[in-house]
Amino acid sequence: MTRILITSALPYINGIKHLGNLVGSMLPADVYARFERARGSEVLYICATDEHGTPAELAARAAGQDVADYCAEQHELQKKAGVEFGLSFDHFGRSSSPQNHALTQEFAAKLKERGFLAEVEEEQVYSNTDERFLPDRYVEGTCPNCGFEKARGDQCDNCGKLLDPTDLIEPYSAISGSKDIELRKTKHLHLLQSKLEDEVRAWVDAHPDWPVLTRSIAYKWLDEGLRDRSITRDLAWGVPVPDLPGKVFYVWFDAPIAYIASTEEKLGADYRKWWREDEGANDVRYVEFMGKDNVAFHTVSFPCTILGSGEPWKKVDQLKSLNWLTWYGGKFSTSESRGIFMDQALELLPADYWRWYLMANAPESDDTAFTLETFAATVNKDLADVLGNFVNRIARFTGSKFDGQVPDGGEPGEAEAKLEE
RNA sequence: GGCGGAGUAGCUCAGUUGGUUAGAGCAGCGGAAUCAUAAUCCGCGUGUCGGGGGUUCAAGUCCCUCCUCCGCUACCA
Repeated sequence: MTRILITSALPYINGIKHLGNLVGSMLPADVYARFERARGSEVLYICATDEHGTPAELAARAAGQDVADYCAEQHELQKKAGVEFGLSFDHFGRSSSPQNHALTQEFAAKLKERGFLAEVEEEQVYSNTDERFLPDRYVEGTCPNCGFEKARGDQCDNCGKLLDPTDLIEPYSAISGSKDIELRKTKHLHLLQSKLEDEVRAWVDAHPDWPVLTRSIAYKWLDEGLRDRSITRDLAWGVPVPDLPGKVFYVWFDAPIAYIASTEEKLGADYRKWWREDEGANDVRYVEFMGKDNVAFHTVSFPCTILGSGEPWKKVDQLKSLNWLTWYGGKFSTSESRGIFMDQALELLPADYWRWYLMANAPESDDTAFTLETFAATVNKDLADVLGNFVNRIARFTGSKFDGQVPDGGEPGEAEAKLEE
């Protein structure tokens, strides 16, 4: 029997996901999982909440909660929304699990042992008021290029120029608005991706069957040349970095590892039968689903971790990437509350209505418009009229002609034989 | 700016390696049936395939160029 391992991109912890997130990863993964189970494959469908990083800390602060409590609560909400939407996870785990802490540290240790990590001292913006280091985009100020007053430290939203926080005139913390900020030296671990570039490229080259979108994003990064990249952050919430007190691993370093760790949450030591090619996983076909924003991390960054470890971990066989859903000309947005969110959707109508429409109109080759008008028209026509009428007709007919008993099928005739072909 | 994706019917979208008269659903128009829901069933498509140029026996598909929309650009995730 074929074994199919399925993962969908981990939904970030800061709130219930919108329909755009759903249709890009979890829903198609669920449909594929159901399809494979129906045809008799042994399926393991794993997902989890992605809980680390600056936005989680800020969301917790905004909610007036301790970050661990906030994440625990949000995890339950997302899990509940997923179940109510009919998502048939075999396990819905957490990137903050003890299993993921251990595994993430194990990967880092392997990378270090093989010479792919380097300790680098760099300068970063520190906010005395907030008592924390600030990621580039959380530093705001006046753009030196166009004079826009709310330019972010990574890019000016007005003129589009790429910036460093130190370029900004009169910089301040986007979190508190405080101007009491300074540059401080801090040590970080860099993953030497440049050393792994050839190996990653060869691995991508070996998958000509991936969708155009997946391959083009992967090659875009490879062609620009992989750069060494910091995989640690000065945060309190996350997977602690051994030997560097007060630091945690970058959320994008630990999140993909959570696919594996979540399997361990579910199966204990048997997770290795699905994930280690030297322990029985070589017959597993691994399929990932994600929105296009996640592709680079799964085709380049995470493969650096996996390949760099030098160990026979199961790598993705097919990587299905999807575009965005748009909402009346704009995009769905969690931060701006634009669009419809999973919990709101279910308050309006049953899950199957949404599932049907979203999958029938999934954004496979391009961004796809979602409007309530076409949603209503499609549900009325396809489900209520066509399918509803079909069921109603059979039920009534059975009642009036066959005393309420569905008769035996009888022998297939010519028409049925045609169908078989 | 660089790189990538996209532009196909009134609307939303499909169109493997270039190959008959370019398709589907919805909407619209016409008709039928009564086992069925204000339902169902059948029929009806003349579209500069974004513009222009090129390669080819043959281009929606390949090449060049221009226009428009979207995404990414490595410390948001």
